[in-house]
Amino acid sequence: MDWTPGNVQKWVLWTEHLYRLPQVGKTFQELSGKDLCAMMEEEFRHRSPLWGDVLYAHLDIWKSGSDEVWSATEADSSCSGQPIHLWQFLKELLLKPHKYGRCISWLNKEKGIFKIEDSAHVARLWGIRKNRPAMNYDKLSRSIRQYYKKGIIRKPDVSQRLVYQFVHPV
DNA sequence: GAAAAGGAAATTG
DNA sequence: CAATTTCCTTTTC
Repeated sequence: MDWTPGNVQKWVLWTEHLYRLPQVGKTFQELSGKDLCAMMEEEFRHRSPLWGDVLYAHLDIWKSGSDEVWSATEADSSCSGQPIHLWQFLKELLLKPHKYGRCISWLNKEKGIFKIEDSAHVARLWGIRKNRPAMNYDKLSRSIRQYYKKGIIRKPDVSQRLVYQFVHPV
């Protein structure tokens, strides 16, 4: 809440560099910390259709460190809970098609079959949630594969690229 | 050329 | 200690 437009710009550029988000900094100039906190995710998306949600998710992590600001934040699940599991995170994204339908969506919700439309984007979001800037699809997919033996996620009967299936759909 | 599949070792809460 | 994360090699798409 105390950030000057200069602070905000510095934070945005730092995040842009950390997560390799091209061209994000330019679209978030002239904003104070208050402005930034007042912005909902839609506004982030409006300013940067490609990476607005990523930036918002990252800001959300920072907000969670400040109670005063948190109380004014949209009820997003990104800060609660101790160790979020990957399969829970994927279900979270699938729960909000309006926000994440571009990068992950159900092919058959009843059977729990979903497709990762934008692997790089989903990996970035996961990396932000887990504070792992170096996360990528190679590593995220390895983590999904660990679920095979655990019976949490599997490959559908007719294996397709970027398509997985929850073993126990709800 | 990206994605799938795992083994193996390191990391983290 | 479990759940990844990281790294890597071999196949498959």
